[in-house]
Amino acid sequence: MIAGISYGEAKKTLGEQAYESIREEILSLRLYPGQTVYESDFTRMLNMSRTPVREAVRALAMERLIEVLPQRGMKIALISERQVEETRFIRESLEVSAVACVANQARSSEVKAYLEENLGRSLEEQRRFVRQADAVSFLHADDQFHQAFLRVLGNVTLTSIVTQMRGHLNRVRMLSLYEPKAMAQLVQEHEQIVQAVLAADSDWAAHAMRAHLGRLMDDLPIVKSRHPDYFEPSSTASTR
Amino acid sequence: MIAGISYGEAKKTLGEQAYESIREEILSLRLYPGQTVYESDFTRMLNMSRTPVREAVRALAMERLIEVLPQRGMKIALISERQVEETRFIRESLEVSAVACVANQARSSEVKAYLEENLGRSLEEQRRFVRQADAVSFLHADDQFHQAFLRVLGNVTLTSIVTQMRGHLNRVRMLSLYEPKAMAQLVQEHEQIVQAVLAADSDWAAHAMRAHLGRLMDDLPIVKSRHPDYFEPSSTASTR
DNA sequence: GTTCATTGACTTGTATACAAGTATACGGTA
DNA sequence: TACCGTATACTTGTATACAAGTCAATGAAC
Repeated sequence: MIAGISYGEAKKTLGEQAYESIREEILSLRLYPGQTVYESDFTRMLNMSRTPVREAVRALAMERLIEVLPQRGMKIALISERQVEETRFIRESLEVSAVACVANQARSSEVKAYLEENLGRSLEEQRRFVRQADAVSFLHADDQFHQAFLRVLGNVTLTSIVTQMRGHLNRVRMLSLYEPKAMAQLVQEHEQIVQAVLAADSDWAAHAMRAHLGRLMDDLPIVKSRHPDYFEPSSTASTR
Repeated sequence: MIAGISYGEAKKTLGEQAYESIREEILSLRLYPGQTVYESDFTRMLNMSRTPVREAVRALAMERLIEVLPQRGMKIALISERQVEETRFIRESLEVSAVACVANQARSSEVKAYLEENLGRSLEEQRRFVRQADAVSFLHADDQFHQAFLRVLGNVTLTSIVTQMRGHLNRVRMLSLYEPKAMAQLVQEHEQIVQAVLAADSDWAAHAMRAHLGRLMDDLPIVKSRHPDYFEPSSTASTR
């Protein structure tokens, strides 16, 4: 499964509302990995009937954020090292290609001006959150930064895939709770990517992005050792 | 009583069956792009109630193969040049990365033997369909060939994304109805990819795959001119 | 005490009933 | 004829009723 159903945020069906609410509960870890839940929990929580709740659940199951056990209930998906690495690999492949394309497009002064404006503002914001040592806001700003590139490409299918992939990665990142030093390192990498893109140097941009995303899950072992109960018992596998 | 043959068919819910049936109807063009359909058509066709049909429809809507018009019906998605190119770009990004990884893994003689066996057989099959000028079977064999690489990687998330992306591309390819010459050209490109992979030359493999997938939709303009009614009125856009 | 069939209280899967929005045919009015 | 409100026959969105699988407590048989 991929992609949202509609953009017009005007009239959202109950099903869409349910999807967004439940997904947010999962990604924020308020529903913890491994937790057993039932449709009835959500109908009570959201005050709607089973039909829209089920619709949301099916979508989240396709996204592998929920595991449905027929006739027995559902489990919030455990964080799987394998799933995380699969997802990271996909993000790396797509975003490296994307950033190279954007770098090429940055030869147009119009695109370049747009990028300079938007990415500059984003970097500023990131630095502010580093100074304030606000890890959660930083995480959000980081996501926005990456999304900004994809928006330039205008490939909505790609954007929605990456957004979905981020879901799996962000649960780990939420547990990471970066120190300011680590966040500063990330900002530095972002700055380099921006430099490369504005220089319209697609090779440099691709290389910088690959390095950046290659290190994305470096602290996964630490997170796992601190929250082993949130993780799937591992059988080491790597697609890297 | 003496039991009949026990088929190894896993227990599929009606919803899953509906999804697969309807998807196949769409990709085979038996439901033509732009056709108006209703849930009731599917309940009659599949002899099941609205609930599982709706589940399938929602999934296909997320995949953008069906467009749901609230209170008015549904339309089989028109082929969108933009969607096709977005999808092609994603396949190129992912499969280029994947084939490079596989080429690296082919240094292991075990993996190499597996690849030699499987890909060799697939190429043989492709050549047979070219000789027989059987374009539809060739299309299927082509898909199998590409899937074979992904299976080696073992990244199931990536595999399922590429499978989904193929859905959009294959409607165009189904209309292409290649001549033997064009098919032979594709086989030749496949052979080169195999050569590169078995030589464990990841750069070469990536380059060959990129060239191969870059030409994937070269005859889209011809197809469009022959079946303009299947296409969305274009507003030229490219992510390439 | 151990075993095992039974029962009942759960669950999700599926069918159906009801609510609400949309397009269209119709007929009165000018 | 042209216009326009209205009734109607559709559609999908949502709620609820029913079917069927799962699991654990129970208690009789040994």
